[in-house]
Amino acid sequence: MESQELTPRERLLASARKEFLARGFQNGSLRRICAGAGMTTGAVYFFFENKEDLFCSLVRETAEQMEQMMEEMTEWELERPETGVDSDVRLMEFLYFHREEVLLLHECARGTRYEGFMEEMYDRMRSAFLVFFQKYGAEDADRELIRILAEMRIRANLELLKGDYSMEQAMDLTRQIGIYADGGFRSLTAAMRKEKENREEK
Amino acid sequence: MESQELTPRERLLASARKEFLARGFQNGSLRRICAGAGMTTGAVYFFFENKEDLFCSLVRETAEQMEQMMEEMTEWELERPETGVDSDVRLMEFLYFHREEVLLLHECARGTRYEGFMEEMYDRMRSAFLVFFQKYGAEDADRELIRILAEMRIRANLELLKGDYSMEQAMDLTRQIGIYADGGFRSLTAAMRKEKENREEK
Amino acid sequence: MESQELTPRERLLASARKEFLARGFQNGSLRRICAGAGMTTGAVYFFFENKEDLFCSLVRETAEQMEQMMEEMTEWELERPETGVDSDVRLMEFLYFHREEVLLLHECARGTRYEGFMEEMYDRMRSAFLVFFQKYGAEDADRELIRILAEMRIRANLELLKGDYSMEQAMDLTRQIGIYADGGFRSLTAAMRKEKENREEK
Amino acid sequence: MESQELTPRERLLASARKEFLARGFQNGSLRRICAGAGMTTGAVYFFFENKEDLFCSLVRETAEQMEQMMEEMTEWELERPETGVDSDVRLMEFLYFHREEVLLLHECARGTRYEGFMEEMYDRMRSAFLVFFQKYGAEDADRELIRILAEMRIRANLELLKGDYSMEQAMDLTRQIGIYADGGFRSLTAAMRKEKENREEK
DNA sequence: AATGAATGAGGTTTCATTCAT
DNA sequence: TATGAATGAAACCTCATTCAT
Repeated sequence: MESQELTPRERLLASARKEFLARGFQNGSLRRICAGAGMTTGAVYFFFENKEDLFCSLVRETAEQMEQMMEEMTEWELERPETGVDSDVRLMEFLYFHREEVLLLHECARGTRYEGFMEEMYDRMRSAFLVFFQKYGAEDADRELIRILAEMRIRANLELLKGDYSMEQAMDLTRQIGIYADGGFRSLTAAMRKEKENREEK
Repeated sequence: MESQELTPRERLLASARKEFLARGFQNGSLRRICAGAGMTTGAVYFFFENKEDLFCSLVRETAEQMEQMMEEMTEWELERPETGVDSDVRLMEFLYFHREEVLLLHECARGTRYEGFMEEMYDRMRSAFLVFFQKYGAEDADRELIRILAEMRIRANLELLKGDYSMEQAMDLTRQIGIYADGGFRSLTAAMRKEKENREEK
Repeated sequence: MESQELTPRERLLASARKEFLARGFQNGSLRRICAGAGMTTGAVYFFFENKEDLFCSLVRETAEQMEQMMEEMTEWELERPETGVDSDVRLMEFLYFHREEVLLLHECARGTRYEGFMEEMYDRMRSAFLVFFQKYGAEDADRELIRILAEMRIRANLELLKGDYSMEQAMDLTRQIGIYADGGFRSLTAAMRKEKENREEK
Repeated sequence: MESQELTPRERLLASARKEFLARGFQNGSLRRICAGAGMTTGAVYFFFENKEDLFCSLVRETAEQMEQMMEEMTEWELERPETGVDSDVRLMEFLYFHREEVLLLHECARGTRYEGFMEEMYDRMRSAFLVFFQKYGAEDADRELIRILAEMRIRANLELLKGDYSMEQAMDLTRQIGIYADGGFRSLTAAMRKEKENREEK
């Protein structure tokens, strides 16, 4: 075994993670964080610049990896869109591995520089979605519709994260959501094509 | 036109709605609200009991109507599940009509007595979903899966609300989401049935 | 029956009496008083100059009568000190008749111009006590001792007031307290005389 | 002399004691307390949890000792009631030694968890009184009468505390009050016995 | 490496009071 | 007569932050 004892910095981070997850960045209290780490309030400022820096230290790495991953996945998807479901599973694995940090970014970052980070991620996913749609379905699909469908899928996966599932369960559910989404997609493109024909007949 | 001028109470409510929408209940500041309504801080307490009462006054009516509507819809759906899509549209019309109040209930109510209100609404929708699933598809569908799919659909509609669409656009998108969801549902039940057969063959 | 309906002014006074008795002058709230009288806050200022004036209107008359009574009693006692017990009973009757006003003066007047009123009354009673002592007992009795014994007796009677006794009960207890006090007085003067003799023998 | 300088915490306590003694807990102002200790308002919350905790820190120890003492004295008195006067003196010494804290408990604790503390102490003293009465005098004495006589004696001693006496003076006065009270007690029991006989003759 | 002390701004709430109507 | 509206000061409390040690 490596070391049961956490360094003070680690204790601080752990306590902060808990507090921010429970109350968000703005409503999280440094006092409570420090108390939870067995320190006095001032101690934070030895390890971190300020409250925001403490928060960022929790999510920075995860955010960077996520950004990079998203970049890779966007490229792939542009080249070989049929990998969509695999990507989904891979993404989900990542999210699950960094569960708490992702939740911090997703729901607790208001007031920090990561406030808009997830929204940005969602935008990229939406872009990939758009490409996919245009290539395999309805070239003239409403951009807003796509935005929303993308959002739906992302949110579904994040909801999964909030629940208390085992990795296996989560993956299983992810796959089923994938099936659902694909079916939904086909239905929608079919409907759109039919509508288009109707319009053209006139 | 009768009167452009709002009563002080109305100014207060308007300012509060803005503040709470922007920052949520807990982080919304009475000082800013009052300043925004052109008053000093103490003035709130002439019109409202306290901060929470101010918030509740914004959403109370909408919440009550929503509760009632949900009750009606649950009954209908139990009797004639095929009305699902119509219900969706009707619900969406309601949400759209009470756009800001619904958003307050959905995202800004933490710390008030309406904190769990939307979750309760979601629960009812999920129950309706479950009935639908069991009747028309997979009797043995994972409850968690259903929970998540229901969540997806609800969230999608709420995302719509956050966007800046016209009523028409919103309705159109709602319908398309309905098509998507139905297709997804059929795909999923089909997959589940097949899987079941496979298992039985063994 | 004259009139069930109280005038607004009377309702105000009644509500104020209740509030001040329960919380004292300083902690009593005009808002609550007005609410209790079925009015809005500003209304007080039509009937009274300010919070203190409202309080004073409750006790003024009683205070004046009490002052006068005290004057009379001091005179009598100077002339015919043997009337002590009768005075006590008469005083007690007065206190009982003006029960609530006396309690207001006694315990709830801090912050008003009647803040020191009761103390003044006590001083007069103490003076009367002193005269009595000097005439019938120990000319050289410690003034402080007398102050305290007087205080004891007065307080006992006021405690009686706070309790929830019927007039009869109260009078009965007053008499018994009188017996107790007289006996105490005789014991004390006897002891003092003996001590004096001892000192003189030396 | 080691150190004239008080620690900030001590300055705060001293200032609080003064303020609470002068105005009571509820009307005492943290602002004034802090100003009196040469600090800003927020500083209290470094040393104490809140206003009540500050108050309690002033009286906690004294209250505990007093409770213990009372327990001991009640036991003694049950076994050997003739020790009454000694108990009185001992109690008085204690009260005098903790003068300001006792006054805080007695007159300034409304609104704190010590609000009913002294009343509880009085109840114990009254119980002791009752036992004494039943054993040595009038078995059928009115409980209310006893309550009041006990109150008288206690109050007398506390009045003593409020005055500005030296310890010696205070002890001397306590003893004289004891003589007074004993004499009063004898008078009263004698009167009660006689009355009883009268009733029985009929 | 961390504490103990303190600040100053801001939070919500309560209050007595005023005043036009 | 009395209301409805509003003020402004003060209340207790919490917070992020600073800094000497």
